[in-house]
Amino acid sequence: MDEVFKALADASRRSLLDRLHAENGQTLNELCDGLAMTRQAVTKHLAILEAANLVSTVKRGREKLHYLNPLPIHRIGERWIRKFERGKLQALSDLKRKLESSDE
Amino acid sequence: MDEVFKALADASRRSLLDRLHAENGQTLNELCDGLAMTRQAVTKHLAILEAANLVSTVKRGREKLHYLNPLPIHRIGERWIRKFERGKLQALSDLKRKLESSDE
DNA sequence: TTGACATGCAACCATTAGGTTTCCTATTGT
DNA sequence: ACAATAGGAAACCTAATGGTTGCATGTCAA
Repeated sequence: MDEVFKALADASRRSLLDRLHAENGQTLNELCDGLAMTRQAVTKHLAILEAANLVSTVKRGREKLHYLNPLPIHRIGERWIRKFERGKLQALSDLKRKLESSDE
Repeated sequence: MDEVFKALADASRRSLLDRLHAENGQTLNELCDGLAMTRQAVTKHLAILEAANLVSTVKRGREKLHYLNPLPIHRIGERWIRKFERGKLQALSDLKRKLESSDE
């Protein structure tokens, strides 16, 4: 779980997930396309995503295909984020009492 | 948005949010209780959570009360995580949500 | 008033993270 | 066969992160 949160903490990696969401099964070079960093940097990001089980890979000849695995994200949504949605109304009423001049 | 993801990336900070979720409005010292780090470290974590708008604070005398603000988490759920829920996963999630809301 | 208590601030330290460069290996098309 | 192509590995650099210690400030209670 911690690995997933850490993997999602970086904007470049979230962008890579976005690109895979738009088109699944891309090769490393395809994923590098248009990015302002070297292929090796992208490789590292993808390794982190793979370690967090957010991306799975398949080797096809000399190419490596990357597939999005949405399950860990889904789990975070179900088991962590909704937990805080449940307490939202109560928390807001608590806050409303205390906060009048705070920006949002 | 990036700040929120980064704030959530640390297990200590998620734990602090958990503690605030369990009991809202705790002071700094209360939040430090039982944690294996100095008060100053906790202060820094809380500052990061506050910068990400996940926590709001109110000073009461010499104490500082900390309140959970679940809105940014909710936004991540709505605008980022649901995007990756598709097909069968989406259907299951929808069903689960309906079942959960039926006995509120 | 004065001492104890709750918090703030700043300097410092070690480790990690994101990135680069350079070189290496394996596969493919002609 | 062999050059081009796709990807891997390792060393290295810098900046950010998570933590500490030491001291300062403000507030409460006796």
